[in-house]
Amino acid sequence: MSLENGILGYLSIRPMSGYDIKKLFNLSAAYFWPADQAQIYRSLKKLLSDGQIELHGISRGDGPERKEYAITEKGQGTLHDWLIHPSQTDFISRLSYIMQLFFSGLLSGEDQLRFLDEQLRINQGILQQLEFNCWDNIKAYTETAKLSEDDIRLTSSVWACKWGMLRCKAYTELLEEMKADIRKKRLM
Amino acid sequence: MSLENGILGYLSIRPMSGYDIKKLFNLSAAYFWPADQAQIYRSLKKLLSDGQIELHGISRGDGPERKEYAITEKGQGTLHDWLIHPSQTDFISRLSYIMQLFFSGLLSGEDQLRFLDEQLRINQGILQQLEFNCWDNIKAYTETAKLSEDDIRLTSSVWACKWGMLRCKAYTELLEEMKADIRKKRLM
DNA sequence: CAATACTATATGATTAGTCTTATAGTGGAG
DNA sequence: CTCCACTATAAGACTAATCATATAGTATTG
Repeated sequence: MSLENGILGYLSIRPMSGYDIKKLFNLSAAYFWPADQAQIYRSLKKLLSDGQIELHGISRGDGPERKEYAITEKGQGTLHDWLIHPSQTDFISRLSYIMQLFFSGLLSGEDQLRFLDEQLRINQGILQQLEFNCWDNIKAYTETAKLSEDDIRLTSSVWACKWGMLRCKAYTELLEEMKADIRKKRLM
Repeated sequence: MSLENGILGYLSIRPMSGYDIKKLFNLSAAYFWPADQAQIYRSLKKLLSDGQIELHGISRGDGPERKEYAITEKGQGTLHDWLIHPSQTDFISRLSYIMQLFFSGLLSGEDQLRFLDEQLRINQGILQQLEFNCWDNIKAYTETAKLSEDDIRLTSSVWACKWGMLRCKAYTELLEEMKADIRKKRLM
């Protein structure tokens, strides 16, 4: 359901094509929602037949055919409902890296330390991606979405990005604590 | 893939049935992996035909038929590989609550404040569940899995639970910051 | 002895997401 | 003029997950 709601979210900024939506997902939402291209087009079809969006126009300005979609009143309603009624189930998401952490005690001491280092490495990489690209991405997002930079709607995307970074930092701390704990236990 | 790996993880503690595995998921992994019962039985079938697990015995001690599965050498190998090679894709998970946060700027000031309060409320609820149940769950998990309480393999589950709580607390702080920011902007 | 709760496994229908491949046009580099 | 990159949409096959429902036994309670 969330992909469809995300699409409605982007379309409520301005009418756009499936291709635009895919680019925006990649630019600004990739770290919390990897959106599949095929899935986007399928969702657009579903939203269209549901009357949540409508065909705004088919253009062909030096390039291939382009279908622009616009959000309808009904779609605005759905989007609004989704935003003001966050549910408990929206909070429970599959975190396979925590599943790995959970079972990492099955490894030997050495292997577990190697595991923690590997998690640290990947986590640091993601943090760097977020730190170096976040603001650039938000700017690119602003341009692609044709928003003014101080547009009120931008601020939440910045906060979401900030959350990504905060979480990475907190996770680094936890992993370091775990490492220290294991080393301490080995000395006893 | 992670559900299968999780099942292998539980089975590497001791042989058990699909029903046991479902209970353990609910007890100790529900907040980072809601496992569907039907999916567990289907995964067991697949793991069996893959030779990752084997039928350890069918018992019927005052109750319905019970199929116990044990992990094979091959399964141990798969589990070990999964644990020592965490991948970048394991880190990217769909977070629909962040998608909502991302788009919450589309709401009016009042509605956005209401949205943030709702997120705070749900997040606090999850934190309480984790705080009040985590240790109890780990103990229940210990008993169900028939582990001694200071078993080395337990510690990772405690850390995973701790991570859940840390994340909730950090998210609460972020949401409060956002609220303060919105109120400040309204006064300007 | 009927209702309810718990243990235990399984299928069927459906939805969401992934991965691959196809098609078709434009523009630039070598 | 061919290869490559980019824009743009879409179908097909498959996997993972969800939701409902069926079946069957035991144990407890009223």
